[in-house]
Order: sequence, then C-alpha cells, then structure tokens
Amino acid sequence: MLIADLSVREQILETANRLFYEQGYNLTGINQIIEEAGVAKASLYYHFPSKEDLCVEYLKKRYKNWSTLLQRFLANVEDPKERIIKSFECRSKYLVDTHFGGCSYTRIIAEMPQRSVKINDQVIANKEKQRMFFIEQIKKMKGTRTVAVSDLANAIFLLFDGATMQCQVYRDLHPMKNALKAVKMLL
Amino acid sequence: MLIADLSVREQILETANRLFYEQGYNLTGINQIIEEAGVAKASLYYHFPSKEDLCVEYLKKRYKNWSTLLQRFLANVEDPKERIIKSFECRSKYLVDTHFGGCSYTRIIAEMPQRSVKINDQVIANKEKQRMFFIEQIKKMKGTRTVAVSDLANAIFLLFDGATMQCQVYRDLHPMKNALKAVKMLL
Amino acid sequence: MLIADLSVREQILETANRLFYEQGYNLTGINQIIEEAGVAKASLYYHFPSKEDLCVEYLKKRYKNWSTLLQRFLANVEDPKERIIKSFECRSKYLVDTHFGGCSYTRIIAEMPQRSVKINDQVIANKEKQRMFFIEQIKKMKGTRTVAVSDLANAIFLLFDGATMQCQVYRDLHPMKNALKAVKMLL
Amino acid sequence: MLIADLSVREQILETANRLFYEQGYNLTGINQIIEEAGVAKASLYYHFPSKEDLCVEYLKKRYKNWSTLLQRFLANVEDPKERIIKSFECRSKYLVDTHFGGCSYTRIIAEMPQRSVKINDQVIANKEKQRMFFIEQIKKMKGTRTVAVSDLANAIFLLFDGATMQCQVYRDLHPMKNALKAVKMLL
DNA sequence: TATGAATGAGCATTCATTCAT
DNA sequence: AATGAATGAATGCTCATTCAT
Repeated sequence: MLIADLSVREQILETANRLFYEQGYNLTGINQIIEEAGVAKASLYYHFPSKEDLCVEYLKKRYKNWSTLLQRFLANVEDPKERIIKSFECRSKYLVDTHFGGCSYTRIIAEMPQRSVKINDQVIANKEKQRMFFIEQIKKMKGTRTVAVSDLANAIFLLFDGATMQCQVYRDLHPMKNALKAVKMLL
Repeated sequence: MLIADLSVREQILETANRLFYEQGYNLTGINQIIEEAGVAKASLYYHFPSKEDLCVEYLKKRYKNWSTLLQRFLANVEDPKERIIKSFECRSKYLVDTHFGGCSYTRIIAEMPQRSVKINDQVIANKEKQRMFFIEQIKKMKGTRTVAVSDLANAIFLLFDGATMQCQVYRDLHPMKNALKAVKMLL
Repeated sequence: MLIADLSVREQILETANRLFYEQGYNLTGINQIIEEAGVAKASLYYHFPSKEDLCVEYLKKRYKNWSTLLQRFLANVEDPKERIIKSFECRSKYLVDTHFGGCSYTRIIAEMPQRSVKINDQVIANKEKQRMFFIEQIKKMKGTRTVAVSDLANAIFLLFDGATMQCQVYRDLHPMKNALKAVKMLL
Repeated sequence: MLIADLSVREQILETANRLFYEQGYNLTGINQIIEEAGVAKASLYYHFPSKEDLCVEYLKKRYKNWSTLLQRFLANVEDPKERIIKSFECRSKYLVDTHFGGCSYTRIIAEMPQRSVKINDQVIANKEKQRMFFIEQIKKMKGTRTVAVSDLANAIFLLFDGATMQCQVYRDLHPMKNALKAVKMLL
C-alpha cells in the first residue's frame, strides 16, 4: 500500500483519499490514516490543521483525478455531442473502477448535514466545474435549438449526477445507461 | 421536544428519525437519541436490537411520511402527466420543509459504503417504490409515444432523484425547477 | 437445545448449567440464559432470587452429575485401591466429555475472589464430599500403613484436584495420567 | 495507592496487576484501572492495544514477581531436596501475603474458557517454567531412584499446583502442609 | 406462575486533538 | 519537519435487576 518516494504530506493525502472514499469520511479515523500512511499522528496535524482541512484537500484531489480521467477520454473527440456522450462513458468506467463508490462531493454533503463553509465551498466549486463542462459543450453545438443552452445543460447535468448516485445505490450501471438514453432524447 | 402519549418505542423512533435526518446517521449517537427521547439506554436496545435495526425502522418511517405527503398532493389529481408534475412540486415542498435535507435513503447509502444487507434491502425497496410511481403514471398516459414506458419513467426518476440531491447540495430549489423543465421537454 | 417436558425452573437451571460451565459464570449473562432457555426474564427471577442463587443451584447440580457418573464407574468395584484408581479414570472421562472444562467449584472460586458466604459454603461442601470419598477408601484398605489415613487421602485428593486443573490448563489428559502414577507410588 | 516516579505505562500495569489479582480479570473494568492509576483512558489504550494485551503483560509481571520471591528463598540453599521444600515454604508465604489469591495463571484460565492464543501461550509458558524448576532439582538429586525423573517432578508439580489452588479455596495453608508431607513421602 | 417493558450503571473501545521535545 | 505520549469526551452495547400486569 505504501508508495515510495512520496513526501509525508502526499503519503497522508493519498491514504486519506483512499480511505475517505472507500469507507466514508466519518467512518475513517485519523488513527487508521496515520497507521496506513506510516506516519506519526503529529505529522498529520503538522500538514493538515484538522481532519476537516484534510477533507478539503481530499475533495480537491478527487476533482483532479476525475478531471484527468475525463481529459483522457475526450482527447481527439471534437464534436460537442460526442464529447457529452463520452463523458457519460467515462463516468461509467469511473464507477466500475471505484466499485460504484459514487460522487465524493455528494457523499461528503450527505455525511455532513451541518457542513462547514470550507467544505461547502469546495463541493460547490467542484460541482460547478462539472456543470460548466456541459454548458460549454451545448454552447458549441451548432444548429437551431428550441430550448435555452442552460436548460439543456442543466438537464444533462442532473441526469449525469442523478445516475452517478443511482449507480452507487443499485451498484449497477443500468442507471447510467438510462441517463444516456435520456440525454439522447433531449439532444 | 417530547411528545406526550407516545410509547417508549415511538418516542425513540420519532427522535431517531429527527436526529438521523438532521445530523446524519453516523454523527448521531445513541446517547443523544435516548437523552432527547427521555428514555433509558437499555430501553432503546430492548426495542431495537442495534443502531442498524433502528436505522432500518427510520428508513421505513421516512418512506411512510413521504408517501403520506405525496398522497395529499395527488388527491383529486387524475391526469397522469399532472400527477408527475405535482410529485415534483411535492418534492419541492418536502425539501423546503426539511431545510434541504435531501433523500434519506441516498444519504444512508452515502454514509455507509459497506452497507449491510438489511439497510441495502430497505433502501432499494424505497427507491423502487418511488420509481414504480413514475412507471404507473407513464403507463396511464394516453397518446402515441416514441419511447418505451420504462425509458421515459426511468429518465424522470433520474431527474427527480438527481434534483433532490442537487437541491440538498446547493441548498436551493433551482435544480428541482430545472428538473421539472426537463420533464416537460421529455413528456 | 430445548428439552421438552421440563418445568420452567428445570429448563433455566439446565441452560445455566451448560452456559456457566462452557462460557464461565461472569461471561454468561442472564439474557443469554433466558433466551436459550426460552423463558421470560421475570420467570428466571421468580425461580431464582438472583444470579448468585442460580449459581448455588448450578454448583449443586454439577455435584449431582459428577456423583452419578462416579457411582456408575464404581458399581461392582469393591477393592478400595481399585475404587480410587477407577475414580481417576472416571475423572479422565469427565474431562474429555466436558472438553477439559475442569472443576466447576474451583472455577467459580477463581472467578469470584470476593465470594459470598452462600457460594463459599456450597463449594467447600462439594470439595469436602470429594475428599471424604478418598478418606473412606483409605480407611477400608487393609494392611499396615506407615502414614496416617488422612495424610494419604489428602495427598491423593491434592493429586486428583491438581490434575483436574492442569488437564484444564493443558487441555490434555497427561496430568491425570501423571497423577495416577503418583497415586500408585503412594499406595 | 499511586506510586510516584512511575511512567504512565508502569502505573497502569502496576494497578492492573493489583486489581486483576484481587478482584478477578472479568470483574475488573478498564474504568477502575485508569481511575486508580490516575491516567486517561486513551493513555491505557495507547500503551496496551486491548484489555487482553494488558492481561498478557499482567501474567508476565506475576511470573517475574514470583520468580524474584523464589530466588530470594533459594539463595544459599544448595541441596536440591532442600530447594524443593523451600519452594513450598515460599509458596506458603506467597499465599499468605496475597490473602490466598491462588495462582494467577490458573485463575485466568478459569475465567476465560474460550481463552485466546496469546493468553494461552503465556499461561502455558509460565506453568512450564514452574514445572521445569522441579525437573531441574530432581535431576540434581543424587542416589538411586526407582522412578523416572519426570514422573517424580510432575508429581511434585501437581502437588504444588493443586495445593496452591486448594489453599485458595479453603483460604488456609493446610493443603500446602499436606502437599509438603506428600512430597516427603515421595522423595 | 408467568411475562413484557423499563432502568441506571457499567462495559471495552475509539474519537479528534494537543503538547513537549 | 517530525514524533511519542497524553487526554477528555464520546462511541455502540450489555449488565443484573425490578415492576406492573
């Protein structure tokens, strides 16, 4: 599990990323993180003032990872409609790879009803970046449309987000397939 | 807070229902439940073998409450399309009333990545009942349709579920409004 | 597990006998006893004022059971020396049958350093009855002896009791075999 | 009660040693240990992963204490037979000093019918060290013997162990005196 | 006789965090 | 930059016992 040549900070963040996502934020204790990261407890608190701050970094890292994966899927795909479809296929792969872990931002919100400002801001930022992706694609689409750009993009984002969550619940890809069907109805 | 004339069991379940939903399942301790319910700890464990069993009853109760609210909204509404729209309006009211607490089943799943069979079964059962509502309405709709009943119903369910979650994340009703717009595009 | 046609009292005592011996007195809860006995909690407290009183009855029952087994082994054995040897063989069978559970009286004493008078009296009574058996046999032995009756009997009793305990510790019969060798040296 | 200049770990172990032996392992709660040791609960779990691990250390400590006492009794005693007799006298003093608490290893076994591997190994190790003492003395004894070394040593060990237990049961030294008489018959 | 319901006190263990070095 | 040691508060759960019916 331990990855060599990683700074203490990276080792902690990497471990937290894995455990928070696999086990849940509240169900993952600081002790387990430091144990599996192979660092001292005070080292964690040196690099991350609190568990909550570690959580914010975790959210950033998850977006980075998702973003990287998506870019790989979209390389060489120009057509906006095709890019949207590919993003759904990318999500399917992501869900299978993570054993249907779902969306980390959504899950953090679900775990912390009284979320702090820091957490809230990071989650909203990540979600908005995902939404903007769809906005951009729709904008690039040619041809006459009967509905506003944002309405269409928001609808697709709802399907994308809802399907991610339902795939997690059902532990199966069928909701994502249904979502893609709906997207094709709408486009 | 204490509601008179309630059996100890009801008092516990009522309190757990409130706290699990307001604070989250993992962040709500047994101690707080019994304190606010005004009962002894052993009384809780007499009626509910474990916190997990209490959780299952909580999920059942939430479905009952939602179902009751929905039936009130749908009384005197015959047209299937209208009933679907009303169900989204009902959801909006539910979300506002609960301060955008979101879907309890979704949240439980998010909180317990290694969910037990009992919890899983109850969540799936509740979700499926919600999905079946849309299936039934679409089936009752007259007129020629170009897409299959289940495809349309699943799309609407995805929008309903996704919007519920996004409203929770954004603490705002706009995702539900966007979802309703999309539903109207599809219908 | 449930034995039909047993009075509630007998059902409880039978279950307690099994559980106290298999799991230990302190590690066996009232709840488990009533559950496995299939009776209500208040029923137990109707028949036995306290767990401690149930313990006293348990000790009596264990002596009765041992005594019955021993009498079966000694039937048709007249020679005192032979009877002593047979009693060690009987003990071996008892230990194997109980998966090396050891002596219940000894164990109760070990579990309750601040034993009550009731428990203490019952344990001492049972131990003394075992000791008296050896006294009686030695008395019946013919021939000249160089040591006093009680000294010889007490030595044999020490070997019998010590071996019972060591068999429990080692989960093996070799201490009992060693004890029998020593007895033969002494006789 | 509190002993100054002792590390937290030592303070805990010292207190556990006293309480486990005086009150029994199962009847001694972690709470009482930390209270009387004057340390925080988490400190105990920092030094000892579990109550069971604390128990293993307790067993080690008891052997060390007994061993120290025995060595003091045997200093300047060369004759093997005399050393055996002295070890019984040492045991008598030990029993009086501990208010007839008996053998801690035996008691732990009696308290935990489903003993763990860790506990079992430690108990067996301690018991075997005691047995080896008698083996060594018998080996050193001169003169012709009619019985094997191990048979004689095991007999003495059974008397030593059985008497320790019976002294605990009867809360009196007479079983140890009887055991010594028997030893003299055998030697 | 028998029982379902209720309880206060206690259980072993883990929590996130801090501090002196 | 890193750590070993310490902590108060909370975790889910079980204990033997009692009482009204």
